[in-house]
Amino acid sequence: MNAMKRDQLSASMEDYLEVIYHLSDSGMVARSKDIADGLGVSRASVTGALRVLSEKELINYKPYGVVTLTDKGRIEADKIVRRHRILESFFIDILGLDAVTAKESACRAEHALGQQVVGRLRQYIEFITARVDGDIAFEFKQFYRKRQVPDA
Amino acid sequence: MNAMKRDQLSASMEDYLEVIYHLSDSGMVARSKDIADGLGVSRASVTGALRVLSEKELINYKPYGVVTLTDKGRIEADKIVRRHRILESFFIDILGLDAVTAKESACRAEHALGQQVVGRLRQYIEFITARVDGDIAFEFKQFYRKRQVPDA
DNA sequence: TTGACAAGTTAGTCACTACTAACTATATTA
DNA sequence: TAATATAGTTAGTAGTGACTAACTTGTCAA
Repeated sequence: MNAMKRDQLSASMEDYLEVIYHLSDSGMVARSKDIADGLGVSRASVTGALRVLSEKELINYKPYGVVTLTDKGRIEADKIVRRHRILESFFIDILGLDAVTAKESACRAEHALGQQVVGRLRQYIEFITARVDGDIAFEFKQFYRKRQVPDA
Repeated sequence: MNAMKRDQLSASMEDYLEVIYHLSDSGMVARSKDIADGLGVSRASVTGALRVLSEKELINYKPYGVVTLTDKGRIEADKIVRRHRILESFFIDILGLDAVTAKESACRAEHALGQQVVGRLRQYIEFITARVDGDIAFEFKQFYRKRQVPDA
């Protein structure tokens, strides 16, 4: 359960990378505190994580400096963010879940599902939303709303 | 990341419970070695896990005795197994993934997705497979086979 | 009945990820 | 520029979940 294949990121490290990506993306520089706030962890935990990511050459990091993604890090972060977006889209657009549940679930599931599954999911979303004969997502909404069974 | 809400099971403990459930189910008694083999962990790890599950009153466990589920444990295991089945079914019947990928992905995702999401997924599978006008799953298979893009 | 082997447990270790408390560095501002 | 607030780091600790090595218990056959 614990063994990480060489160069493979743990779920936590993926989360750190994702937050750094989003912080850099929104014009801000990623500082330790922002990362801590973004993930809801202590600043000390962030320092440890940054050291690990730096060792893997995914971020540029010097104590007391700002954090930026390396090219390698940006590629990794891109993958993670794309996975997240696809899952979130699936939960909202296909399953009709609310935005909060969708985001939370995507956050947790993105670490559990591989490229193959997420890729197929992306195709599925495309397939369903592009259909011309009938709005499946809408019909499904009718379907689950009709049933008064709780979501379980 | 690590904090478990009171009485909530970690992913590992869910795995242990799941294996015990399946072993008990197939007429066998669950012994420490069977559990170790089933999960691919050492026998020593199993002893530790059994102690934890026993403390939570999910299994009946005495050193050198056979392991059985308590009523509480059976209820928990049922939930986990049902989650697993729904996910596996989704991956195979809706996404058209192969059995091995489906099982592996279900094993990992089952710990990440809550009742609400999996419940909705169950409804979705029901909705799609019960449709009379058009076989969506089949059409999707045509769709993704046509595209020569790799699954990613 | 006893020796050998399988099954199970205990003890000790390690990696990971988090935490708090206390220290250091940087920035702001009076 | 000195005081102070904010940001960041270090050190020490804890929980989880895995491992190996070594010991104990149980069982079965000679």
